[in-house]
Amino acid sequence: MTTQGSKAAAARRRPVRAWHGGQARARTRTLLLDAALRVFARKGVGAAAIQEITDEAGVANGTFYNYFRNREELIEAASARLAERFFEEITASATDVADPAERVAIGSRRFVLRAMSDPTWARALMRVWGSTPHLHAHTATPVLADVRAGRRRGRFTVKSEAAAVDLVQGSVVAGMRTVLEGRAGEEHASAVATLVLRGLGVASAEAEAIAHRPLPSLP
Amino acid sequence: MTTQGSKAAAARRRPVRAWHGGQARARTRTLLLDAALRVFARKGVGAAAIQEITDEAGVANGTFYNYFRNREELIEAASARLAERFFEEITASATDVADPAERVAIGSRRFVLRAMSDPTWARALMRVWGSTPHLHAHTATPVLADVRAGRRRGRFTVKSEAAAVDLVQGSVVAGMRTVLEGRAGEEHASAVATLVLRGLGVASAEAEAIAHRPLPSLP
Amino acid sequence: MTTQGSKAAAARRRPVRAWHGGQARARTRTLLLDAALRVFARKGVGAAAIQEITDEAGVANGTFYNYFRNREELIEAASARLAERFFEEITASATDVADPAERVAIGSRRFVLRAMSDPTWARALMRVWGSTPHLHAHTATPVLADVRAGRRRGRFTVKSEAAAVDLVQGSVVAGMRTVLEGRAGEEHASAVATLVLRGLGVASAEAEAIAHRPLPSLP
Amino acid sequence: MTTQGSKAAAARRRPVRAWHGGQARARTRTLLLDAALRVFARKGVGAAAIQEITDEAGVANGTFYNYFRNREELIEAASARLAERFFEEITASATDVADPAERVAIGSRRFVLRAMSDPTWARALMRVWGSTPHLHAHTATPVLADVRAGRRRGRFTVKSEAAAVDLVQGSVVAGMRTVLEGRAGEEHASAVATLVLRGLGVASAEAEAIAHRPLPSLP
DNA sequence: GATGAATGAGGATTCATTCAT
DNA sequence: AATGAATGAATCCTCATTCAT
Repeated sequence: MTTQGSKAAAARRRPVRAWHGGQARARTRTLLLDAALRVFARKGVGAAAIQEITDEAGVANGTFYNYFRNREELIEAASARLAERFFEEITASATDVADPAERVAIGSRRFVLRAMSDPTWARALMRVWGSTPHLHAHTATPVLADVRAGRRRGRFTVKSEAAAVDLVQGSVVAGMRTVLEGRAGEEHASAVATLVLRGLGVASAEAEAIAHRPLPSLP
Repeated sequence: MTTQGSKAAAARRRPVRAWHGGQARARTRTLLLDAALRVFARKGVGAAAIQEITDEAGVANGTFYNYFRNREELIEAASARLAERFFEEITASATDVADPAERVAIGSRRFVLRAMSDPTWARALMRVWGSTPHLHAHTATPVLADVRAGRRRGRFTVKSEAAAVDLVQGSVVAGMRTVLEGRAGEEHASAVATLVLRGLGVASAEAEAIAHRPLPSLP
Repeated sequence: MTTQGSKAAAARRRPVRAWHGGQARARTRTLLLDAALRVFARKGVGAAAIQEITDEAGVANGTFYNYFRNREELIEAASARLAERFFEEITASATDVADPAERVAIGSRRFVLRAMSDPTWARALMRVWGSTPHLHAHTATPVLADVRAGRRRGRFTVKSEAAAVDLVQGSVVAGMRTVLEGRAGEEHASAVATLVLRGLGVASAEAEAIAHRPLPSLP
Repeated sequence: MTTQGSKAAAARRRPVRAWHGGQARARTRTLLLDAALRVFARKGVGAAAIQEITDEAGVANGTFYNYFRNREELIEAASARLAERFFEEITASATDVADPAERVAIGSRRFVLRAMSDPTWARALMRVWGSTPHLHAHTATPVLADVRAGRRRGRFTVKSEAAAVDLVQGSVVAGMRTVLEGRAGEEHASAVATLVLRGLGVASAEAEAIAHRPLPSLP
């Protein structure tokens, strides 16, 4: 309770006034979910013990079962939370940007950059990704939307949508992995985005230009 | 799953002639490693129980500890075995092919196709990949060699080798995943290879041609 | 063996009122330590199985690990508990007795006699003694104090304190062993005490007189 | 095989000529028994694994069962071997010495001194002692003989033979323990012997003189 | 006889889950 | 709601013993 805590948890650690009216309940649940993601990041989903998660959250082990029926339900919920954040991430990344090529570049770069600034989140993402199929639908949806828009507008020339999604997602995840393993240079995010755009059919020079444009500030 | 199952394997264990010269030892070790990969594929690395592995291999649980000090040592060895196979796979894929673009296309397609013909192997690869960093060095090496050759010969125009490797590996793994989840069409392997080649700087028409050329027969 | 047995103990576990303030915790810990000493007495320290100890204590096997990290930690704690009791024993034996010779005689006799009335305790003492060096410091301290006092007052004439402690402790333990093996007569405790006093330098007649004096009642 | 080996084993490690005619058999048996005693000294009797013993002896684990039906039979045999050595020790210690007081002093001193020169043997002795009752009869016999002779000749004045044996054996074992734990000074053997003789009824001055007399050379 | 691979029962340890307070 | 002691099934691992070579 004193040492670690996600940013969200830390922000909320104010005078503990009247938590009632369901706020306390929501708060503890959040505490547990965030703790779970941190432990997943460290140990992997399979090896994360409930005890370790409650310790990380600063509550007693028994408290866990006031919020989740069992281990499985937690994993479900944590994956959902991660996907939700993922979604927000993408959406927030490129509101007000119309060009699908630019949207894809911004999203790709943000993800790779985020692996630098928040490796815990990135590691959790990769681990959950590797062990739950649930996630795929969530993560693929926004990418697919951009791919379709890009084809309609003639920005992208791809025959298979599935292959396009694989190209984007796969390259981005591999880029995150490179970052997490400390093998990435400063420019890695832009370098990956450039290649992805070219793969989708954008000409080299333009791809590079788009991938190096300043990122719009988050809302 | 494809080669042998626990009961079946036990039945097939014919009286082995040459017990000496360490052949029996090597044989049981192989039995265990192959069984481990099958179980990893089914359950994930973290959730694989030793008991299940020994059942799958058709030996007693205690036998395991004649070959590996503990769980961890097995994972190490199994990853190494997988990487070794991976390497052979790639190497065998494109002997006698000089053009790096063609080499990359052949390798990419073979991996995606292999996920169709041997889903167990593919699943093991993805699971081990997700949980052990060791593997990276092995899998990246042959890709990196082709990327470098391609730049030297002017086939590829990439600024960052790391990004190029991420593009190739990431897209291929994502392609395998799509196959494993049953979302891939017949042409998926070629479609992914096409996009990858374009990303590396090969012109669209040529990329597509190369990615659809008949695969050379394996040696 | 004398106090409680597994089934009986379980039956007697009445609803405990004050669960809080760590009392329950302390109680279970004591239950486990006492059970451990009984099992050590029966089987020896090395051959005592955790399962048997928890059965004896009337708790589930898993409960053990809420109190001790592992087998080793238990042995440490059990030795400490035994030493503690040992110490109390000696101290209680001879409060209000000023003469060091008499104090040594009383202590020696009480130990040998206790091996008759509580063979479980004696057997545990001997077994733990034989396998943990820790114990020595605890058991030697009170003896050493009496030896020093005896020298100061001119009751004992010994050149080496270490040898004096060996004489007292060794003879007493051997005496207990003789009792446990059923080879001791009624007078064994006094007979051993007599020889010990003579070894320390007390004249034969006086040694025998002191060793046969009625024991003071315990406080 | 190359590194360790008892003195006996080392001495015999000559050109391995014709071992036949039962000599090879006896030799391997000896190898195993000596190895067992070394392992007992290190780990205690209960925790000694057959595998470790055969490793120590430099033979394959299966070989063990050509010489002993099972673990228990080994312990029996090893105890017997230890007792046999113990006996030889005592006997050799004081052949040609007629005075029982002197015989007891010589035996006591030799044992304590031997704990200095051969701690492995001493540790094995203490550990086997602590866990097998068999040993007692063997070790007590020679002591008892001296005690009886001493009483007949008026050298010792003790009422209980059992107590006298406890005094001698207990003090000597405690003395060995003190040596093994590094708490003994140079003179410890003689200091213990002095107190033991006094306990048996020998006058102080004479006890001290006898306990400091030069030890006869071993035959 | 010697070897060492294989066996499987038994003991140690972990951990999700329950429940009285 | 929160707590944390207790539970016991599941898993890891050890080791005495057997047996084909």
